[in-house]
Amino acid sequence: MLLSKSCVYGLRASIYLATKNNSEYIPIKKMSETIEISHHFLTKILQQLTAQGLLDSYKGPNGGVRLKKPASEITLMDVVLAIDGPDLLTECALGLPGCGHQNPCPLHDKWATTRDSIKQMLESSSLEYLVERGKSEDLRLTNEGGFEKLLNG
Amino acid sequence: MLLSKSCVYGLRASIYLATKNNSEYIPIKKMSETIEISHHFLTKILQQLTAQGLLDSYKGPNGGVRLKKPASEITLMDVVLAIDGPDLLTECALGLPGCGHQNPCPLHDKWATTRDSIKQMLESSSLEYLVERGKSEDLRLTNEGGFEKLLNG
DNA sequence: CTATTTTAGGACAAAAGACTCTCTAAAACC
DNA sequence: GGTTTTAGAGAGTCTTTTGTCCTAAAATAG
Repeated sequence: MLLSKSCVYGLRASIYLATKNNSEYIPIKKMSETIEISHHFLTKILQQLTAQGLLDSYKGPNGGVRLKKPASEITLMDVVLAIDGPDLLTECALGLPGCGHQNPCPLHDKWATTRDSIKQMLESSSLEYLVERGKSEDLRLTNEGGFEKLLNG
Repeated sequence: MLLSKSCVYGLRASIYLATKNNSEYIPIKKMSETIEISHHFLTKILQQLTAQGLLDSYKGPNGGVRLKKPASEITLMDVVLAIDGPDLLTECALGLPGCGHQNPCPLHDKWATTRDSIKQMLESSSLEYLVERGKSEDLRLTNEGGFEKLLNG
């Protein structure tokens, strides 16, 4: 798998938050039910995003989490780096330490091209873009049901 | 990580075998020492490749494994599919079941493009190509030492 | 037939990832 | 102050991946 499950959950949660008005905090419990991820596990993942400065959190009644920046300024790359770290974008495809321009493995050049393509995808996709696409084409973030589920839930 | 460790080990072993004359069997023990992978673990991985028809194996003295087809006819894709299976090339980037053209997630189109790039890299890289590149530019398959290590070892 | 070399196969151990549960701390409301 | 609602943090469990070890089976050589 390209991304860990934690990372995928973090992405789905971030997209969900991007559908919301950024002025109110969304309780993780409610969010976990809407996007169908275990409450406690999602809490742990979002703690990482909060620690990395992607989310604001607030305790107590009417508390929860929200995006710290506008959805247009957060990309998938930000979330992936916060959860899975940079390994995907730096490691050698054959797992060799120090593989690089000076000391490459046979796959190095081709892999560098592919990696750029992955990088490009992650950097060019803002949360805002994904929400716009989700809204206009009724895409989905859950096993069943379309995008309106997120907007209402 | 894009590929599992088992898969990466399988790739390195396959490239190593492609440097050899395909008429003789190479003992896994010797190979494991040259490419620096645990003997028993590598044995398990190569058993999968043998079971999938990519390798021939032979027991007893002067036994070992060898490529079943010419190195020009085996691609990285063959090895990846044999070990990691097709998930990388079929699964939704957000982990949603049944994500496809009819029922996509917001990331579906962009991910499809990236996935094609990965597919392209794996399918267009034959073992022969990698060995040629390795020989001509002294690339490496191990932590230390260049390609001649494989040719001699 | 016996000893040796090699793959095949299964049981087992260690580490990492995924997930659960419980308790604490902060904030709000009464 | 006491109760409720929420995130934070830690311990603990389950599963998958990674890796080790031991025995069996096949082939060869004497």
